Amino acid sequence: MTVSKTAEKSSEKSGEAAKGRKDAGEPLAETLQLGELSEQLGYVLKRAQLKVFENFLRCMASLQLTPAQFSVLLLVEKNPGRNQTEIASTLGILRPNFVAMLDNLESRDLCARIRSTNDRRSHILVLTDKGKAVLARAKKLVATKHEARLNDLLGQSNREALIAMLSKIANEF
Amino acid sequence: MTVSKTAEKSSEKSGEAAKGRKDAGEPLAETLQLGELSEQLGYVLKRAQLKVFENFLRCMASLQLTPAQFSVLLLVEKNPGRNQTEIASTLGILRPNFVAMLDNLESRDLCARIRSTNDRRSHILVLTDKGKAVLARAKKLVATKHEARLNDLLGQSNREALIAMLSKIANEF
DNA sequence: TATTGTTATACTCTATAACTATA
DNA sequence: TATAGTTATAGAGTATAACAATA
Repeated sequence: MTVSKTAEKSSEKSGEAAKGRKDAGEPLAETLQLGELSEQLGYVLKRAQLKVFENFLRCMASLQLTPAQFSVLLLVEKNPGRNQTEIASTLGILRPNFVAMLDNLESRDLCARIRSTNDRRSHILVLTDKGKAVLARAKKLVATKHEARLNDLLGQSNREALIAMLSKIANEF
Repeated sequence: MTVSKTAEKSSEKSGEAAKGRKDAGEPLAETLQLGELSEQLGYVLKRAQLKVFENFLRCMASLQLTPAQFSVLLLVEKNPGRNQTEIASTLGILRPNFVAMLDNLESRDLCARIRSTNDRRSHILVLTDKGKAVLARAKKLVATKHEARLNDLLGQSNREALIAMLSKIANEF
């Protein structure tokens, strides 16, 4: 390798190049130092969230449910008789953006909009029979493939502590 | 630990909420039941991440730095002499998307691209003097306003445990 | 007048293909 | 041929204004 006097370092190809190095004084410098970044709450939180969503999508591939869609089905099941505005706002979804999402779920016959008799402006949301069945299967997949993985990684008690701390941040930060 | 009391969105617009309620025995039902959602890792992770980023932006309002921009400055400072591809890929940013981001930082005179003498295709990244000064101020703001808030909320040891668990998820999930 | 669901729209993030200049 | 930086572009996700039906 041409050791240049001017520039710091060139793009050191792959591991093989650095593997054969004999000058033991310097660190390999092959991988970048994250430094303080690895202690930044926001950074590690974002990276963890991306990994978890990615895993969620893989686990749910057979049902074709995104995390957001799963949360809608869960909330509708738990709160029958609520309208779009209530479900959406609870999930932090803006009403205009909730329309296309519901169109999707309704077109797949997972949930249905029912015009309220009390207030004919409102659409009451309910799960269809297929929606209930799919949600039941989704819950099993999440429990056995997704959340179980977290238990393997952290252990049951740590997992509970993690959820509790994240909830606290979500609610009080 | 139990899940802390939620103050979710409290979408209590007007007294209209108590519309059809006649028997006083039932719970208000004004707020929706989150149910299993509050135990879903992905859900609570995402909500926490949004809150943390939101707080970060408020803390950094005077410096106009986003979490992503802050992470770039930190990484460039810690790894001088690296090129765009190395910095971007370490942060999980795709090279095409990194261009506009660097244009922004460079236009604000926070960092600079220097054509490498070894490989004239590469742009070596460095912080300008102003960039170093701004980053130093940013670090102080993050430590005193942002991360300190996490300590207040969870305590020092819990905070460390949280970061450790999130790192583990980010790296091994 | 206010609210529900909706449309239209815009802005940010993210993702892929292809170009250029170097190697 | 392959790689670094770049352009163009497309797709999600998210944000606001405004309109029709209804209250």
